[in-house]
Amino acid sequence: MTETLLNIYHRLDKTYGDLNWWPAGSPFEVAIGAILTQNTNWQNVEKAIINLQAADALSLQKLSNFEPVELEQLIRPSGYFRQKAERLQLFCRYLLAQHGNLEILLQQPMSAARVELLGLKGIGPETADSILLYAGQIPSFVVDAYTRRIFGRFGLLNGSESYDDVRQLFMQKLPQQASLFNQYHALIVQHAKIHCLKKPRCLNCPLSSDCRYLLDQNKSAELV
DNA sequence: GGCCAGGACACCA
DNA sequence: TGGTGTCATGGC
Repeated sequence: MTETLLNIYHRLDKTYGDLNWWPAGSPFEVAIGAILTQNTNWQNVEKAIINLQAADALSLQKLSNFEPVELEQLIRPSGYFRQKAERLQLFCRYLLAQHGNLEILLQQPMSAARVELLGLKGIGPETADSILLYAGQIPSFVVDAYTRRIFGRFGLLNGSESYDDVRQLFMQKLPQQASLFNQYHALIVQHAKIHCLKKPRCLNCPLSSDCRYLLDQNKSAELV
Protein backbone atom coordinates (compact mmCIF):
# COMPACT_ATOMS: atom_id res chain seq x y z
CA MET A 1 0.00 0.00 0.00
CA THR A 2 2.83 2.36 0.89
CA GLU A 3 4.46 1.72 -2.45
CA THR A 4 1.14 2.17 -4.23
CA LEU A 5 0.39 5.53 -2.64
CA LEU A 6 3.90 6.79 -3.31
CA ASN A 7 3.84 5.42 -6.84
CA ILE A 8 0.61 7.28 -7.57
CA TYR A 9 2.05 10.40 -6.03
CA HIS A 10 5.13 10.30 -8.22
CA ARG A 11 3.11 9.68 -11.36
CA LEU A 12 0.85 12.62 -10.62
CA ASP A 13 3.80 14.79 -9.63
CA LYS A 14 5.58 13.97 -12.86
CA THR A 15 2.47 14.82 -14.85
CA TYR A 16 1.36 18.02 -13.18
CA GLY A 17 4.56 19.33 -11.60
CA ASP A 18 4.82 21.52 -8.51
CA LEU A 19 1.40 23.05 -7.97
CA ASN A 20 2.55 25.28 -5.15
CA TRP A 21 -0.78 25.64 -3.38
CA TRP A 22 -1.26 28.62 -1.12
CA PRO A 23 2.34 29.85 -1.55
CA ALA A 24 1.61 33.44 -0.56
CA GLY A 25 -0.28 35.17 2.17
CA SER A 26 -0.12 34.89 5.93
CA PRO A 27 -1.33 31.79 7.76
CA PHE A 28 -4.37 33.80 8.73
CA GLU A 29 -5.20 34.59 5.11
CA VAL A 30 -4.76 30.93 4.23
CA ALA A 31 -7.22 29.99 6.96
CA ILE A 32 -9.75 32.53 5.70
CA GLY A 33 -9.41 31.00 2.25
CA ALA A 34 -9.89 27.53 3.68
CA ILE A 35 -13.23 28.55 5.16
CA LEU A 36 -14.36 30.43 2.07
CA THR A 37 -13.54 27.55 -0.25
CA GLN A 38 -15.90 25.12 1.44
CA ASN A 39 -17.84 23.49 -1.40
CA THR A 40 -16.89 26.39 -3.63
CA ASN A 41 -14.83 26.95 -6.76
CA TRP A 42 -11.54 28.63 -5.89
CA GLN A 43 -12.09 31.30 -8.55
CA ASN A 44 -15.11 32.50 -6.62
CA VAL A 45 -13.10 32.48 -3.41
CA GLU A 46 -10.46 34.66 -5.02
CA LYS A 47 -13.11 37.26 -5.85
CA ALA A 48 -14.18 37.33 -2.20
CA ILE A 49 -10.59 37.61 -0.97
CA ILE A 50 -9.94 40.49 -3.38
CA ASN A 51 -13.00 42.23 -1.95
CA LEU A 52 -11.70 41.69 1.58
CA GLN A 53 -8.27 43.04 0.64
CA ALA A 54 -9.81 46.08 -1.05
CA ALA A 55 -11.80 46.77 2.10
CA ASP A 56 -8.63 46.31 4.17
CA ALA A 57 -10.56 43.73 6.16
CA LEU A 58 -8.03 40.92 6.33
CA SER A 59 -7.11 41.06 9.98
CA LEU A 60 -8.45 39.36 13.07
CA GLN A 61 -9.64 42.58 14.61
CA LYS A 62 -11.31 44.00 11.54
CA LEU A 63 -13.09 40.82 10.56
CA SER A 64 -14.26 40.37 14.12
CA ASN A 65 -15.78 43.84 14.23
CA PHE A 66 -17.34 43.98 10.78
CA GLU A 67 -21.06 44.51 10.48
CA PRO A 68 -22.32 41.09 9.43
CA VAL A 69 -24.32 42.45 6.51
CA GLU A 70 -21.28 44.30 5.17
CA LEU A 71 -19.07 41.26 5.51
CA GLU A 72 -21.68 39.15 3.74
CA GLN A 73 -21.57 41.47 0.75
CA LEU A 74 -17.78 41.36 0.56
CA ILE A 75 -17.66 37.57 0.47
CA ARG A 76 -20.85 37.14 -1.56
CA PRO A 77 -19.03 35.75 -4.64
CA SER A 78 -17.83 32.76 -2.62
CA GLY A 79 -21.37 31.53 -2.07
CA TYR A 80 -23.08 30.55 1.19
CA PHE A 81 -22.16 34.07 2.20
CA ARG A 82 -24.38 34.28 5.27
CA GLN A 83 -23.02 31.06 6.75
CA LYS A 84 -19.44 31.91 5.87
CA ALA A 85 -19.62 35.43 7.25
CA GLU A 86 -20.78 34.04 10.58
CA ARG A 87 -18.10 31.34 10.51
CA LEU A 88 -15.33 33.83 9.74
CA GLN A 89 -16.35 36.04 12.62
CA LEU A 90 -16.68 33.17 15.06
CA PHE A 91 -13.24 31.95 14.01
CA CYS A 92 -11.62 35.38 14.39
CA ARG A 93 -13.26 36.17 17.69
CA TYR A 94 -12.22 32.81 19.09
CA LEU A 95 -8.60 33.33 18.07
CA LEU A 96 -8.54 36.81 19.55
CA ALA A 97 -10.06 35.66 22.81
CA GLN A 98 -8.11 32.43 23.28
CA HIS A 99 -4.74 32.89 21.56
CA GLY A 100 -4.36 36.36 20.13
CA ASN A 101 -3.46 34.97 16.73
CA LEU A 102 -3.57 31.82 14.63
CA GLU A 103 0.14 31.13 14.83
CA ILE A 104 -0.07 30.50 18.56
CA LEU A 105 -2.87 27.99 18.12
CA LEU A 106 -0.80 26.23 15.46
CA GLN A 107 2.25 26.01 17.73
CA GLN A 108 0.52 23.29 19.73
CA PRO A 109 0.96 19.60 18.95
CA MET A 110 -1.01 18.66 15.85
CA SER A 111 -3.65 16.64 17.67
CA ALA A 112 -4.39 19.42 20.14
CA ALA A 113 -4.59 22.09 17.46
CA ARG A 114 -6.82 19.88 15.32
CA VAL A 115 -9.24 19.14 18.16
CA GLU A 116 -9.44 22.83 18.91
CA LEU A 117 -10.19 23.75 15.30
CA LEU A 118 -12.79 21.01 15.03
CA GLY A 119 -14.53 22.45 18.06
CA LEU A 120 -15.32 25.64 16.18
CA LYS A 121 -18.63 25.97 14.40
CA GLY A 122 -18.13 25.82 10.66
CA ILE A 123 -14.76 24.12 10.74
CA GLY A 124 -15.07 20.47 9.86
CA PRO A 125 -12.30 17.93 9.29
CA GLU A 126 -11.31 19.00 5.79
CA THR A 127 -11.14 22.68 6.69
CA ALA A 128 -9.25 21.92 9.91
CA ASP A 129 -6.70 19.81 8.08
CA SER A 130 -6.35 22.44 5.35
CA ILE A 131 -5.57 25.06 7.99
CA LEU A 132 -3.08 22.78 9.75
CA LEU A 133 -1.35 21.82 6.51
CA TYR A 134 -1.44 24.94 4.38
CA ALA A 135 -1.37 27.60 7.09
CA GLY A 136 0.77 25.79 9.62
CA GLN A 137 2.91 23.47 7.48
CA ILE A 138 1.82 20.72 9.85
CA PRO A 139 1.67 17.24 8.25
CA SER A 140 -2.07 16.60 8.52
CA PHE A 141 -3.38 14.96 5.35
CA VAL A 142 -6.37 16.66 3.73
CA VAL A 143 -9.08 14.30 2.50
CA ASP A 144 -11.75 15.51 0.12
CA ALA A 145 -14.38 14.11 -2.21
CA TYR A 146 -11.82 13.85 -4.98
CA THR A 147 -9.56 11.70 -2.80
CA ARG A 148 -12.39 9.26 -2.26
CA ARG A 149 -13.33 9.24 -5.93
CA ILE A 150 -9.83 8.68 -7.27
CA PHE A 151 -8.69 6.09 -4.76
CA GLY A 152 -12.04 4.36 -4.96
CA ARG A 153 -11.28 3.85 -8.63
CA PHE A 154 -8.04 2.15 -7.64
CA GLY A 155 -9.87 -0.19 -5.33
CA LEU A 156 -8.04 1.28 -2.35
CA LEU A 157 -11.22 2.70 -0.87
CA ASN A 158 -14.70 1.22 -0.93
CA GLY A 159 -16.66 4.32 -0.02
CA SER A 160 -17.63 3.21 3.46
CA GLU A 161 -14.59 4.71 5.20
CA SER A 162 -15.00 7.69 7.47
CA TYR A 163 -13.04 10.87 6.90
CA ASP A 164 -10.61 9.90 9.65
CA ASP A 165 -10.24 6.38 8.26
CA VAL A 166 -9.02 7.78 4.94
CA ARG A 167 -6.82 10.36 6.63
CA GLN A 168 -5.20 7.72 8.80
CA LEU A 169 -4.59 5.49 5.82
CA PHE A 170 -2.58 8.14 4.04
CA MET A 171 -0.81 9.34 7.16
CA GLN A 172 0.25 5.85 8.16
CA LYS A 173 1.49 4.90 4.72
CA LEU A 174 3.26 8.08 3.67
CA PRO A 175 6.28 9.91 5.07
CA GLN A 176 5.16 12.54 7.57
CA GLN A 177 6.16 15.50 5.46
CA ALA A 178 4.00 18.59 5.19
CA SER A 179 5.49 19.40 1.78
CA LEU A 180 4.49 15.96 0.47
CA PHE A 181 0.97 16.16 1.93
CA ASN A 182 0.62 19.66 0.51
CA GLN A 183 1.59 18.63 -2.99
CA TYR A 184 -0.31 15.32 -2.87
CA HIS A 185 -3.62 16.93 -2.01
CA ALA A 186 -3.09 19.59 -4.67
CA LEU A 187 -2.25 16.88 -7.22
CA ILE A 188 -5.39 14.94 -6.35
CA VAL A 189 -7.54 18.00 -6.91
CA GLN A 190 -5.75 18.91 -10.12
CA HIS A 191 -6.02 15.38 -11.49
CA ALA A 192 -9.66 15.00 -10.55
CA LYS A 193 -10.62 18.27 -12.20
CA ILE A 194 -9.05 17.18 -15.45
CA HIS A 195 -9.94 13.50 -15.54
CA CYS A 196 -12.38 12.35 -12.88
CA LEU A 197 -15.54 14.41 -13.08
CA LYS A 198 -18.89 12.67 -13.41
CA LYS A 199 -18.22 12.56 -17.11
CA PRO A 200 -14.63 11.31 -16.99
CA ARG A 201 -12.17 12.58 -19.53
CA CYS A 202 -9.76 9.68 -19.63
CA LEU A 203 -7.65 10.60 -22.61
CA ASN A 204 -3.98 10.70 -21.58
CA CYS A 205 -4.83 9.96 -17.97
CA PRO A 206 -1.55 9.29 -16.15
CA LEU A 207 -3.27 6.78 -13.86
CA SER A 208 -5.23 4.89 -16.51
CA SER A 209 -3.26 1.66 -16.08
CA ASP A 210 -4.68 1.17 -12.58
CA CYS A 211 -8.02 2.90 -12.83
CA ARG A 212 -10.93 0.53 -12.33
CA TYR A 213 -13.23 2.89 -14.10
CA LEU A 214 -11.31 2.16 -17.26
CA LEU A 215 -10.54 -1.47 -16.49
CA ASP A 216 -14.20 -2.18 -15.81
CA GLN A 217 -15.01 -0.87 -19.21
CA ASN A 218 -12.31 -3.04 -20.71
CA LYS A 219 -10.25 0.04 -21.28
CA SER A 220 -12.77 1.21 -23.78
CA ALA A 221 -14.23 4.11 -21.88
CA GLU A 222 -15.65 6.75 -24.05
CA LEU A 223 -12.81 9.12 -24.70
CA VAL A 224 -13.66 12.75 -24.88
C1' DG B 1 -30.79 25.67 -17.87
C1' DG B 2 -28.27 22.20 -15.53
C1' DC B 3 -24.02 20.78 -13.52
C1' DC B 4 -20.25 21.52 -10.64
C1' DA B 5 -17.15 23.48 -7.17
C1' DG B 6 -10.61 22.73 -2.73
C1' DG B 7 -17.95 21.19 3.11
C1' DA B 8 -20.39 21.64 7.29
C1' DC B 9 -24.33 21.43 10.05
C1' DA B 10 -29.07 20.53 11.68
C1' DC B 11 -32.40 17.28 11.84
C1' DC B 12 -34.42 12.83 11.84
C1' DA B 13 -35.03 7.78 12.12
C1' DT C 1 -24.53 6.08 13.25
C1' DG C 2 -26.04 7.14 8.76
C1' DG C 3 -28.96 9.49 5.38
C1' DT C 4 -31.03 13.85 3.75
C1' DG C 5 -31.99 18.79 3.18
C1' DT C 6 -30.05 23.33 3.34
C1' DC C 7 -26.93 26.86 2.50
C1' DA C 8 -25.65 30.29 -2.70
C1' DT C 9 -22.61 32.18 -6.07
C1' DG C 10 -20.45 32.10 -10.71
C1' DG C 11 -18.23 29.68 -14.73
C1' DC C 12 -18.96 26.52 -18.31
